[in-house]
Amino acid sequence: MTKKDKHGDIRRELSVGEVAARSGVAVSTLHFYETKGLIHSLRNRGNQRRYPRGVLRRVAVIKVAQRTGIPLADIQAALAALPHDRPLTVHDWAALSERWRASLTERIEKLTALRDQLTSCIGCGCLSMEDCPLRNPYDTLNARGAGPQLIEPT
Amino acid sequence: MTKKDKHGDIRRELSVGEVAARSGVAVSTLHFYETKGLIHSLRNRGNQRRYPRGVLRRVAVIKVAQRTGIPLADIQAALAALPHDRPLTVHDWAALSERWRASLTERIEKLTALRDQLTSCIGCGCLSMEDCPLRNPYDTLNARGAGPQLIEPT
DNA sequence: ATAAAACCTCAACTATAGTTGAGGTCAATA
DNA sequence: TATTGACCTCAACTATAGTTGAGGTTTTAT
Repeated sequence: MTKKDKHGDIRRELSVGEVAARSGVAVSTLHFYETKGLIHSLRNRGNQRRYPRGVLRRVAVIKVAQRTGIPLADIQAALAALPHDRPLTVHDWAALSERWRASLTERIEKLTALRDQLTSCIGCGCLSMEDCPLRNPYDTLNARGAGPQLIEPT
Repeated sequence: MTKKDKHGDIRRELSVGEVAARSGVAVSTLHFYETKGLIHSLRNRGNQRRYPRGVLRRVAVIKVAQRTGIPLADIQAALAALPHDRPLTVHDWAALSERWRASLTERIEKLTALRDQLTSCIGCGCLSMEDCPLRNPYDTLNARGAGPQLIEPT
């Protein structure tokens, strides 16, 4: 027999509870990720989810991406661009993490610039919409007339 | 008369629309901030909000704090600790911004550490719960037994 | 004086990222 | 076999940070 029992090594299908235990993610979160298309499962005859072992890597990748501040929808899009339900390869991971590292770098740079401005404004405190770089980071005022002016259009 | 008309310089009370236009924040947001205790207003005989000019600085401070990633509830708490409805002084601002700068620095450091880990893991791709620093940033596994293990207890 | 613009409250809705619970089924163990 | 634990779906709820709209009032401008 090539298929061992529940506690054997070879079995490749995991239940949702096992994935939860091994990945550190709640069962409800795994359900949620599935509704969002971040992970996929098959069902056994009793309609219970059975995951290929590769789901563990997928969840790991999702969690790392989240730590870098990537929204789930973006993570989903990135994963969906890959052939889904072949397990993620090291090469996939390298490509994804390279992208996310770059966006993380960008975020770090923005926050660092903000901190520098904050540092230089601590003694000033003007916070003037027109003059203060903290309040008017893109120098957009006076380009338009009066009226509400969004500072962070993002 | 010491009180000039709507377009004069001396008037110190602002309507919600004026505050919106001058601060770059939507009227609905100002209402919302008021329900959260972040800003305060008086009412005229017609029940319309009238703001002291100091509200502009308050809103500016709120917006800067938000940019550094501070949640509104924390901003509220910080502002509430100050004598409220005397306008914020430069000294107030210095104390607040110093705190927020420190927390921003902390965030930057965490993100930088994450990026460094990401960089060193790009070529590896193990993402093992036990071995990978990305997956187990606090080295908490194996301290407990089996079972679900939250990676980011926050 | 009248019409338009600005204001009021309150409830409901948006988005993100899930969690909780009800009511019912399936699977592993004694 | 029976019971317990794990699983199922679906709806509702949490939190954060607001936005939108309905229905009605006040202020401003002509």
